[in-house]
Amino acid sequence: MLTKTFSDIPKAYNPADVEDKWYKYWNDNGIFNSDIDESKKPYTIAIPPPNITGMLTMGHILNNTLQDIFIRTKRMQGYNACWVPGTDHASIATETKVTKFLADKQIDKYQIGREAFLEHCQEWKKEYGGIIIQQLKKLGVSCDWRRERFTMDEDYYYEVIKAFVDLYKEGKIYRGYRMVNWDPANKSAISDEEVIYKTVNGKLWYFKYPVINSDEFVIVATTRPETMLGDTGVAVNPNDKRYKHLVGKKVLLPIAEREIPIFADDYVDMEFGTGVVKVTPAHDVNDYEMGQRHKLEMINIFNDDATTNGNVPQDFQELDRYEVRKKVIERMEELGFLHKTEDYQNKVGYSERGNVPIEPYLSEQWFMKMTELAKPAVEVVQQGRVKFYPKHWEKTYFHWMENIKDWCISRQLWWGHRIPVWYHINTKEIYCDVTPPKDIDNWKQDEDVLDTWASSWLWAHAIFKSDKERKYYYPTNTLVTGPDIIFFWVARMIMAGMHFMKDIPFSDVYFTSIIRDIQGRKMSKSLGNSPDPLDVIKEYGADALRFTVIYLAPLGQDVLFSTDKCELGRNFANKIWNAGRFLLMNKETIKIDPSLRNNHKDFADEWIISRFNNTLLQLNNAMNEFEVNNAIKLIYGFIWNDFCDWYVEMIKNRLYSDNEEVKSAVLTRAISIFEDALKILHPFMPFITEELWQLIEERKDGESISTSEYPVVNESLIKESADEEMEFVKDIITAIRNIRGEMNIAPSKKVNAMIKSSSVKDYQKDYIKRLAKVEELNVDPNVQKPKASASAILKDIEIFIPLEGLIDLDVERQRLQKEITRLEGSLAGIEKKLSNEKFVANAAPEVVEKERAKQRDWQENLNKLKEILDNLN
RNA sequence: GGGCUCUUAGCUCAGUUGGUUAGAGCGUCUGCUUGACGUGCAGAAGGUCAAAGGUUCGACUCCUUUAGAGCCCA
Repeated sequence: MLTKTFSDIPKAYNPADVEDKWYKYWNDNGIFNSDIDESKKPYTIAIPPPNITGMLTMGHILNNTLQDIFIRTKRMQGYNACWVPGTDHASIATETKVTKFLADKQIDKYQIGREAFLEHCQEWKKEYGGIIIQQLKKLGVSCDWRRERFTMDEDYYYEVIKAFVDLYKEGKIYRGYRMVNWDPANKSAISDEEVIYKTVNGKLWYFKYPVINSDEFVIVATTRPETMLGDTGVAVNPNDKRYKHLVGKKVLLPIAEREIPIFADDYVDMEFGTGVVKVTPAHDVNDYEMGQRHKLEMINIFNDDATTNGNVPQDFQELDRYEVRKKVIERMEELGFLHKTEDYQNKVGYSERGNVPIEPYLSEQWFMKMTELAKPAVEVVQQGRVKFYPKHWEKTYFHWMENIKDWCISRQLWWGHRIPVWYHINTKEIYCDVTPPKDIDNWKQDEDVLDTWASSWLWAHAIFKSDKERKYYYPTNTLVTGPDIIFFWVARMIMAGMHFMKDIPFSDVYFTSIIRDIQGRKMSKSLGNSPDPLDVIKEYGADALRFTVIYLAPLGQDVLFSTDKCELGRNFANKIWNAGRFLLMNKETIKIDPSLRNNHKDFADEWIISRFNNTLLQLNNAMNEFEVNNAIKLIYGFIWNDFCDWYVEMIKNRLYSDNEEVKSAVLTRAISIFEDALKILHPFMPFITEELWQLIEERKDGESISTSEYPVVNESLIKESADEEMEFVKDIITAIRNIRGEMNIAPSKKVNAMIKSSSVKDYQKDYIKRLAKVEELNVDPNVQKPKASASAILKDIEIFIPLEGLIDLDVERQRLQKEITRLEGSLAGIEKKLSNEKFVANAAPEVVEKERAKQRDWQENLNKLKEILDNLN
């Protein structure tokens, strides 16, 4: 690396100048690569594979920044850090996208057929499927890109099919004619988890059904009038006295002109509507169950696109479900069977992908039995082998696992892993294996593909190609993902891990926050409230964005984000940049000498070293608890407050002295502390830290802060004595600054100060003079307060600032009075406490003594202040 | 209906096992081209910790109830 001089370094940090440069450098030097190395402990993360149709969102930014922080930290700590990237094929999303893409070119999916369509999908994937990966790189993520996987890669495909075959042979996968959630837009079944319930303002229609051989009617209430065409029964509660006499009779279903029975079933809620319900077993889950119990006929009235089929009267055939609804209502009204209509709010299930109301629909599907698979997956979380952060998500997990239902894994789509089942054309025999039957002409393969989650649930192990790799890298360590896919993915991965690998897929799961806009609304395309992260990176830099998102995202709490908040990160980057500039500036005239690093130390040096080690100790704890937000705040505080605000200001005394050896020692030490600070910040803000690390010292080609050694806590350097001494000096400086501020003394104007004390050391005086802008500092236990002066009292010392001609006595009186009032308030509280006999008797003796000491000190200070106020003229 | 989370300064949030003069960032106000940084420095103002009750010598912290916000499941 070329050595830059101070004058080459811009005054303001410009991320655009450095980010791409270092990302390339890291890749060129294989910094992110991981290979089996038995001498090192692996630390592994499997990326939650983004969907190939996806674009980078703020959610990805948070999620991937977190993973990068973990992986970079462990890499520096000497682990064999392996972060495997990849994407998933997103069956429904991609198929929808490609279908539309082709439709725009007047190409019909069904006309060109399965094979040709899949080719188009592959092409589309090549063209657009990698966009999100390219976008992620801008964020600086340190994935081993050689390992990039895709859920439809040949060997991954094989894993998925193999898993199906194994489970089928174990009897855990079966085919059945069941009621599923049908997405009529995609013409496919979807799983329970893909249904989103929305509250809609609808209506409740009351229909009259005439009872056969009677003048009576029963009145049924329904939100879905069109389904009446498929009614095959009418149910009442067995305890409902109003309808007891009707049970066993029949009604004549209007329009369809079908005789259907009236029966009793506990399911019926007597309070709802009229207490009589129409039963449509083929189009409602509850009705389906009642239909099974009472052996009702099942009449399917819909085609796969939710238009009516031949099972309804001629006039009503081949109509969309909502047109039929209208028509049914009209006809019922004409026939005099519409009793009344009410406004009604109800929940309607929508397809997550298709965004249309789902239709409960009877069809032939493949299911996976879940109860047995769930068992070990529950245990490993109970035992703490898999830990959740925040922990409370465990409850949600257990609740779902304990009520788990069989998983509908087949999808009526083409893009995906085709179900490895063949049906014999003549014998109808079923063949299931990873290879097709030999006499393939006699067989027909199942048309369906698998749910995408039935491929990504194998992600944690299927990303590794060989058994050797699996043995080394599996189980992975940390999974970072959103709580919204706790069922879809996390739970199922644990099940897959336990079943196929006989081991957990990861030991820690970090559930990320949800990024919302500044008004607390979820970010969404339709609202247009979702900033494009790439624009943000362009404006503020990737480091600033990373910092800001992490700074704003406490574990388990949503993040309210707006682009301008990135000023937080940008300002911090600029601050670090300028701290670096300051050191580099001095390096031009002062010799760096590592042998002097521990020489000429005073309390300021001991304090900053103590602070660093203490910060690192807390940082390590925070990282162990996955409190990443806390971690960044610790680093931020250390760099900005401790290092920049105090330490850098304090070393100026010595840097501007004329003792060359002291200057060398001080600068060498300051740079070394700064370097350690850069290292602990590096996982959070990789670019700026690399740039500065390379600038502060000449590095060898290929060297990187990313592979430098992470600092280790030295507890013996955490010195309370240095901390206390520093606090003492800081308090004096702050007290004088306070007086200066309140008395409106220009910063450029120096004042004199007198300190009545015997505990201020000579070497402390230089710091007080520089940092509080004091000309002459007189420290003496016998100091007499000059008449026209401002005062401050802290602990056992008194500070006077003579302000002949400058002092405004009213301002000073106000200052003193304010302090007196505050002290009196505090004292009142403490006196109340101490006069309580029970407190003195029950509280721990050291607590009582602490309170007594406080009382003494405060009382003494109060007396002094009152005296000063009395004598102020 | 069941479960989970939240309510602390104008805003966004910290606050470890109950004992602090309740903190930070942003915003606000005052002053400042102090030889790293105005993307900055120094100082200041601002809170009866959602409400009520309980446990305790002592509650922001533990318990109960209430009110409000959000999420998940049915």
